[in-house]
Amino acid sequence: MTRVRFAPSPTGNLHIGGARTALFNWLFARSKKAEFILRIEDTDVKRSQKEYIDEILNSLKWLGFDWDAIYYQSKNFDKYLEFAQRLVKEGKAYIEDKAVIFKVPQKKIKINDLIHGEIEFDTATLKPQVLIKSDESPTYNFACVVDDATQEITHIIRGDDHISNTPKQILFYEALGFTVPVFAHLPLILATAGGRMSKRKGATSISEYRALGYLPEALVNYLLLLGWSPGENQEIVTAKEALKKFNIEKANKTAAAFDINKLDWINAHYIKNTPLEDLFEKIKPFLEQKGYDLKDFDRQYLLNLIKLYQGRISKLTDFADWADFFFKDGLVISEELKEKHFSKDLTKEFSLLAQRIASLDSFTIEDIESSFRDLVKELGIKTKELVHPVRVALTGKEIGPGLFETMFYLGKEKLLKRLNCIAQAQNKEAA
RNA sequence: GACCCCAUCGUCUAGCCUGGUCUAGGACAAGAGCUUUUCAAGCUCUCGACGCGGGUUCAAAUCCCGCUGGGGUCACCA
Repeated sequence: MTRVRFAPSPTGNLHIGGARTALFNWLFARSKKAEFILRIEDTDVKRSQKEYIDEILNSLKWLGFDWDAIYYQSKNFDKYLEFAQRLVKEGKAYIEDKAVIFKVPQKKIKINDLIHGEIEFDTATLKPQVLIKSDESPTYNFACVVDDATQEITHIIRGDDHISNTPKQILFYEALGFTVPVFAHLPLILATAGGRMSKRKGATSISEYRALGYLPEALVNYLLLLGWSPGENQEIVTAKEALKKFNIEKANKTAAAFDINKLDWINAHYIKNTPLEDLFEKIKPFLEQKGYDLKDFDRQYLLNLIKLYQGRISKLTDFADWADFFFKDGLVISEELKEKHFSKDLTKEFSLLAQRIASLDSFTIEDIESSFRDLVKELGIKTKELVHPVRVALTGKEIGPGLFETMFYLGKEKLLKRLNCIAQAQNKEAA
């Protein structure tokens, strides 16, 4: 039975790098008849926290990775101790200050990494390795080996930062008489500016990206592209498709820089392809978070609004940010926009437009457009001379969906109120 | 510093294994234009890379060596 594992340490949230490692393990297992297990490496009792375990598990679920079993290292302390004592008995380790320490045999170790090929180490550079600390808890490398062996892990897919742990671990496998598994070391993900990813260089945890309005399928697609290519110049690859094409040996050797622009582009793509009803459910929490009471609005109306924006947003949060004027009663227009668009007196134009709209028999997008265009023609001005100021007056923004659709969905009442409000303000200024 | 890993446009990559079809392909970003109802949408176009130096070979992005550069690891953290 082929079995792989993802082994996070609950001393922090699931970050981008961890998620990518989990993805590759999950893909590896699910693309063949293999098992994918989770192992929580919580041997550092002081730093490990329950909240982190929950956060990691939730993030993995959110990304769509399911697992066949979950183990906790904190429950295996007896086992580690037992194996360590066996090594002491066999003379391969000794006790010093209550700690169990491994005697490093001098030899060359060769591994055949699935991604890197052959890597050779000389154990002469290794110091004696602590197996069990004086408080009876195991060290990372030892617990890792004992678990990987007893949990019958056949392939270890992990980050490049573990390459230098590998010779130490192989020594333990050999001393304990275990079969050495196959290794595959994935390149690291670098921050956009280069160097290690850190909070200072932008969001790092999966939950942050979730809160930022990214779709799990977009994140998975992006992470997949970061270090693996399906070939044929394909950029959009769903997890389902990747399952058919995945091959760990085709994974890249090069560390990749995280590029938020490309993630945004992929996210926009998935948003465009999400069925409207689903998109609504996904956007809903972000609207509620902004304090908009959705009970005030008809469901179909909200769906129409989202449809208006579906093709132009790149994050779920964009809708709540860009379409805010539909939900708010008052409207705040920045001084900058006022200066740019209302420096010319438009009292007459705004009042006339308000009159025309008010007297409209049927309030449809087409009727709004024709009365708007008629007015523009009568006034002898260019369409955009009125479009832009009106857009700002109604939305507080320079950009958005088509103006007539915006006017329609804003509704006659709010539309007239905002138009008149600006006209009055300009009147006052003139006086 | 020692050991290890890596090296194609600004970024992600295809090509490398099995040299020639590569005046190096795609995507993101950027720039220009169109769309004249905006752009943060769409379409079109442009810019832009084999790190350097040696080999091997008729021929090297592709194979070999060195250098340089970047990264990782050197804990009784994981």
